[in-house]
Amino acid sequence: MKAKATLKNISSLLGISISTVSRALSDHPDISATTKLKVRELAEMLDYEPNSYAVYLRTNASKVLGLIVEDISNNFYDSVISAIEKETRKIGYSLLILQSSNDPEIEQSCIRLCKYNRAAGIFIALSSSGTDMAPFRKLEENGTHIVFMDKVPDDEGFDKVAMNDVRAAVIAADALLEKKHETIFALFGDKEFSITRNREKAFTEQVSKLSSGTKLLTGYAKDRISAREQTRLALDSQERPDALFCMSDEILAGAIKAVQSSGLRIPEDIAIIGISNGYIPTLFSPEITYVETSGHALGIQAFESMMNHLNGLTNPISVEVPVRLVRAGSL
Amino acid sequence: MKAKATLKNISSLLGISISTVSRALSDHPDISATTKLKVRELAEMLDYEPNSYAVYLRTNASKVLGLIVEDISNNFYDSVISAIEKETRKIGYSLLILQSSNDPEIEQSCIRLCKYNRAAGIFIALSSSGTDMAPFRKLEENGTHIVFMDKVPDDEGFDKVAMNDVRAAVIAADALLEKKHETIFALFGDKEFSITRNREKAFTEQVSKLSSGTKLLTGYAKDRISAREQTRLALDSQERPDALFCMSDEILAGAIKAVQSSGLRIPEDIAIIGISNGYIPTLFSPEITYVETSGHALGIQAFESMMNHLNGLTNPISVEVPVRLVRAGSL
DNA sequence: AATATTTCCGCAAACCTTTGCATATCAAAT
DNA sequence: ATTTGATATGCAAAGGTTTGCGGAAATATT
Repeated sequence: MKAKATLKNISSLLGISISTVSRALSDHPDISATTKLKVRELAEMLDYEPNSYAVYLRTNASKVLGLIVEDISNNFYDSVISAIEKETRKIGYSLLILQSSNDPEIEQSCIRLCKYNRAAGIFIALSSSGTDMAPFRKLEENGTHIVFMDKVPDDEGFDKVAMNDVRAAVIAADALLEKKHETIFALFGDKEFSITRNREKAFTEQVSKLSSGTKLLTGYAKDRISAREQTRLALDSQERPDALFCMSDEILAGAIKAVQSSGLRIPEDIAIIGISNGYIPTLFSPEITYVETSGHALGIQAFESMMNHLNGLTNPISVEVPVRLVRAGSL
Repeated sequence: MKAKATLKNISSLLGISISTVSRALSDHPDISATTKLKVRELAEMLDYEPNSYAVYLRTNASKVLGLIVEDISNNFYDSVISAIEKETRKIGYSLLILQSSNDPEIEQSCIRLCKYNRAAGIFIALSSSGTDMAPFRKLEENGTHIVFMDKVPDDEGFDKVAMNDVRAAVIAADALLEKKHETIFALFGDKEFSITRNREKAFTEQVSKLSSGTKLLTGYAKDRISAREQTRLALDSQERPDALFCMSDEILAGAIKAVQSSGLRIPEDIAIIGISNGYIPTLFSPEITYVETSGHALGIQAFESMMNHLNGLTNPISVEVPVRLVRAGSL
């Protein structure tokens, strides 16, 4: 195992001082052009890499960011992560991606790891709604900036970035009601999450506002299996819905299986609309019309919030990421 | 911004030396029980976290691992990453996840970032097949262990972990030919990748071995769109296939859309089998039978290889991750 | 020719931790 | 009373970097 090149190393080889080498490499005006050249050449030759640990120790400015989500294998968060990773790398920072598995205890250990790495900031999608905010306040006090993503807390005083849930639900209702429908079956996620409540409220209100004659059936599913089962029951029932709204990919994936095995035609027998990042809806034929909540856009926004703070902007900002309708053949 | 607690900090507060504090916290036998207690209590109170950068500088043993894949948003790699992240965190290490975007140049900058962080090891799924191995040899010389995953180089002398491609293709052929089929349409990925060639060779050989009467049509698709188009053509052609083999999720996703819009029934009119991590095949009704190439299993294996090396095992090992048939309703 | 100014470079401290070695205290053994 | 041994603690160096300050040499100014 070869010894790593160091400043000391280079300086003694060149017969100059360590500080001169350091300054030469960082293009300090005090150093002459000729010296800079010599130093740079040798550094190149020896494959010199500054020791980031020593740098941190001296400067106290870490170049690592943390990111905590419940699971990397999630086709919304993966695009959020993908965006943030690219941006982070672009500015020469390192990103620590951690999975909380939706468990507050694991979430804590993820945070500990961020602290251990002296992360300058943490992006986090909260695991559960009733999380204790005290640790996060402490983190901020200690100089670790927090940006909450997607599932954001109600507390003021933090940077937050979330999809515009209300708008998404309204757009979905609008699109669905462009054509007349007798009965809409609207399938939502876990009632515990505020995201569910927001979307349900907005969707319901918009439907009754636009078309008070339309019957609205509502269901809640915690997972794909349950979504499938409830959809099956609805389709078999007396008042078979002729329109289906799914508030998330997970829900959509379950519901559409029920539709497929029912033999009903999309959109002739039943219209479908979802809220999605865009991957799942394109897997089927016809493709499903959806309101796009772009993970990529959310990631970019979150990163921007982080940068703003790291560059000195101090007042916390709450951002809503815009959504848009993507039309396909399911309406 | 509060000042971080340090050993010096604690030591002066307690009126004892830094070394004593350090040893007390690491449970060194030289330190008396009473001192240990006092130190631990204060450390707890002050929220002391050892400064990992200082630790590294002193011990020269970094606790970070790097991982490079083309894209995090990939429903095979995401499960690989998920597994490795959890294992890495379990041993108190930090994982740096980086995306090469299938670009050798970006791949190099990812590697630079790993070097900058003094990663003890790097997991990597190569971006292109004809990659120059020299940088990786150099990395090993400098003490950074490399574990190649999935798309592994031919070179000897490296740790490698890959799916058992040949076996996967053979199992798929076996399962497909349990029932008689007139014409099989087998759709593969980019011919450039050795993974494609391996799977094609194995599949073709097995088909002709088991059932020389069966007609085998072969196609190559670089993406989903192309897979869909080729499948559509095949289904519209004179000799419509009654069986379909898709070598990957991407291919399957495209092909199945063509099948769905053709109106053909699965499996009555056409049987389908794929090779997959398991997510995509369960989205449809009936669910698609597939040979499981588990990203999770691959991740676990890769991590194990890394650990073996970090614990002193030096000779490089090449591991093939086993695959298995998951039966559903598409055959 | 003396002084002022610029240009270039080195000294040394500090960041926080780990660890080999020395030291101090006290009890037990001679 | 002296030595031995064990127990508990401290000293100081090292790891690689950045940076304020001081200083020597070269150049410019009077």
